[in-house]
Amino acid sequence: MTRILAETYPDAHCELDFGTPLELLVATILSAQCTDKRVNLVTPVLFAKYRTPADYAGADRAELEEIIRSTGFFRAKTNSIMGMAQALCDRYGGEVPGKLKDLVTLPGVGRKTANVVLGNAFDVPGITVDTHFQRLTRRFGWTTEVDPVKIEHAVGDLIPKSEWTQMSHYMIWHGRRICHARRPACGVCPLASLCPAYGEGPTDPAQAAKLVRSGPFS
DNA sequence: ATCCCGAGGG
DNA sequence: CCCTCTGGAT
Repeated sequence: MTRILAETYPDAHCELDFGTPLELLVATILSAQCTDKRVNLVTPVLFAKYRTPADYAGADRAELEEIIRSTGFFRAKTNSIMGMAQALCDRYGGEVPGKLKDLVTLPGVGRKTANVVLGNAFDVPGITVDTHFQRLTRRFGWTTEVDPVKIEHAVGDLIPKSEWTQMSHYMIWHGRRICHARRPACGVCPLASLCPAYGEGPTDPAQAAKLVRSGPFS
């Protein structure tokens, strides 16, 4: 299955726009329950105005909220960003730490966000167990665990560490395009013959093709 | 109506 | 374990 995913999505990558670890950290916090496309619409304005953790920590709350408003959960995300930035100033000398243990201590930064930053800004292998990854591992029969941390460890044992980050991208891309939460496009899925969950969505190719999401998200 | 690369709190 | 936070796209 890994090989087919790699062949299907040869250029799978993080779709959030960023230039620095701090920018990726902020973009990933904004990406909760929001499309990457929407995040990429607000971050150019955001990154131009706030360049350092001190900038975010000292931001005018209402002003920051207004910029990120369209990404949803804007009050909670503002709290997370400002709290995270304050913690970077207080405890990490204004730098984004490159270790999971440190990242998850930051307000608003959970394990999933931390692994995104590690894998894509620090080249430290990380398995990103988001909603897609969770759903696909279950359908693929890779693990019966439901707890994200247990899934992370189970899959980590199945796959070489050097492939963790790229595997996460394959799963997320496949989840977004074909293996949807509701009505997965089984009829056009390249993994159909290998998938224990084949049939959970329409198996008719013509019907399945209508469900495929591609363009507007990539 | 349902979903989008979640995290924190009860 | 559950709930809440939130707007936009389809």
